[in-house]
Amino acid sequence: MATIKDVAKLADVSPSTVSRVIAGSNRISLETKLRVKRAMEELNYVPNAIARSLARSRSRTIGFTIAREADQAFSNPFFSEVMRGMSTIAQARDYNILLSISRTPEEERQKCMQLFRERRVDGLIVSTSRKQDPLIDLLIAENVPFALIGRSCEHPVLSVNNDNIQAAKKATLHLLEQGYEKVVFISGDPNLIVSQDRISGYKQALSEKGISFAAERAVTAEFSIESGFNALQELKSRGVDFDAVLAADDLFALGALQFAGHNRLRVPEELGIVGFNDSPLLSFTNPPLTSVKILSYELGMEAVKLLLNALSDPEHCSLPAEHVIPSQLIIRQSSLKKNREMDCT
Amino acid sequence: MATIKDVAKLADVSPSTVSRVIAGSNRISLETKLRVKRAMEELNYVPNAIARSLARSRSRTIGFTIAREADQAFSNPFFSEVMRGMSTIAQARDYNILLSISRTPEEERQKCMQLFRERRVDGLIVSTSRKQDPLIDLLIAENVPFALIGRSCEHPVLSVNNDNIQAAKKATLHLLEQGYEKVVFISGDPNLIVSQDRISGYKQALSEKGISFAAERAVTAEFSIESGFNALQELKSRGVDFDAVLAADDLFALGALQFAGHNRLRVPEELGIVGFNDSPLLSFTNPPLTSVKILSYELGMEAVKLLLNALSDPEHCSLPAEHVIPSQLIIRQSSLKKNREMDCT
DNA sequence: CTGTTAGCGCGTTCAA
DNA sequence: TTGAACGCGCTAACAG
Repeated sequence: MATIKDVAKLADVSPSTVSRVIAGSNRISLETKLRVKRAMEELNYVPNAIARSLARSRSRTIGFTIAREADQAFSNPFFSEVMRGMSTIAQARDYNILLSISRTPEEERQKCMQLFRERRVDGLIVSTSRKQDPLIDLLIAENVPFALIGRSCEHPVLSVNNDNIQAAKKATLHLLEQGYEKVVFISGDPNLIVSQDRISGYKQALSEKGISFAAERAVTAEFSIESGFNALQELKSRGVDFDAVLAADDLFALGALQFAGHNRLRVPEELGIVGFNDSPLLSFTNPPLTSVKILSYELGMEAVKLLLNALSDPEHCSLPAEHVIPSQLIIRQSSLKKNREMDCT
Repeated sequence: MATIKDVAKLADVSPSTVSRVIAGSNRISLETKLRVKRAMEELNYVPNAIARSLARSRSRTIGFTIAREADQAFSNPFFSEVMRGMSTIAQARDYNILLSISRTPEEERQKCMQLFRERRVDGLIVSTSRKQDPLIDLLIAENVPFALIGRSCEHPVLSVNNDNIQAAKKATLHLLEQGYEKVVFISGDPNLIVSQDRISGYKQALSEKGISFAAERAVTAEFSIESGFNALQELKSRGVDFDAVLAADDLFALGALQFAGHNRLRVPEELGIVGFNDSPLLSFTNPPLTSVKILSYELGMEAVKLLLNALSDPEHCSLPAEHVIPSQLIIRQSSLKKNREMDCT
């Protein structure tokens, strides 16, 4: 591998001149610039990124960390899409992405701090969804540049969030406007910010329509089809009456579909169903499921933009702002009591 | 940020002594070792990974590159799982993963070479699936350590592959043994190695059962449900008779399911269906779909193991070997003409 | 416009 | 067992 010295020697200049050519400095004569460039070509020279990082004390790398269990949601397309979005912006700005998947939140915390303190990354994109995650306090305390993705935050930090409140509200209103009158809500882990946001949107929609919220109509399920099914069965056995379900995840929506089949309820006539995430293949259920589509790709792009801007303008700039990416309600048959159009956004 | 010098000063030793403590050298007195450690604690010292990389000419980072279009398969869980597997091993061996998602194969080629020549990564895990991809020749020519994932290779290189041939064969045999007699095959892009392997397994199964292969019974589809549906419609309109479908992807299997619905064929009685990939939510179709499950997590783990072994033992070791990870046939109703057990692996 | 001189923070000889 | 000196490859401040 040729180094900057080799190039310098061949071009008969000093290393710093070569460095200037690399940096595109204009305080250099066209002639020597060309000579240097020819030498670089000839030697097939590529600057050593590690050495540059050391000299400039910046790695031009950002870390992306997630903590996921084996079985859990990591396999859902959300993260894939987020990564694609991140990658798009990172490439364009000549940054790299370091990926770290942890098994537990504690491990993630460790990894985050390690990556930054080792100077391996200039900043982090973090996707924790727990409320008041200690990781966030730690990052703030240690002055680590970072952006949150897929959540809002109590503290004033950079974050990109999807509009869970609005989305849940819109979905609920959609059901009500379709003529359903008793909408129940299946929530995920109530400790997650997303869950709280979604239920809050559900409540807002109810109150907007003059319907009072009943705590018994909102139930919690674990992350599985079965758990969604069971949640509804239990509601039923408790005598709670309902004709529509807003599910905080597509899995629950599928559980609701099973519930309908099990109880011989026609969908959408007797039971309306709306899910969250617009999972692939979802349009293939019978009937096709209405679902809220999160724009994960855009989330990823925006998070990196925010972070890189903050990095390039360390002091002044970027007053910690939460960017909200609107999501789309993909309407399919499962929520169309009035049975109208099929697929509008 | 404290540096090694600060620690040295505080412990009243030379930087090289501190370096030895970090490296865990045993040629050091217990006393000074403790003194140094205390100083590190006190200063909250963490070695600068960039500086180490420069000094040792190794980044302890491996690159993972993929070239995916927006719409395409990247959102399928394969890559998520592969990454989880890679991450597991990388963490354990104290390596990091650099992620690069390109839009085109050319871009991917660029990125691969750049990452390595910049010394940002010590080696690469590459997931190209195109036959005779020029990227591979390039990597070999430039002596880049790398491992292929999800494919075999003409050249003697490190690779981890799932047993597409065996899997397709097993799936076909399963259909035949269920009493289906005319199995057709829906293939993906015939330029991909996976496609060729799967069709080859299909043929092997036929010949093993004394059935001659008819070219007209194997069709190619594009990556969508609709295309799978169309492929079968066309077969039918051409007068090709069949009672079972082996689909090289779950999407095609879903297309087959639509085809059955459209033509009022009962599944599995009148049409047997087996897919590939065991996509999540798949068990929820009606009837639940039989599918080949690829052990992507294991693929990721194995690829990193192979690469890291090769890196740690540059010359000698690792005779380029192809590791094959067996996949599992997840049997559900869609292929059970004899209607027996439901879910065996 | 260009060269010289110092680092960036750590690993690794070579002596002692 | 320890320290001094040098090098990894590049950037940047200071001269000229």
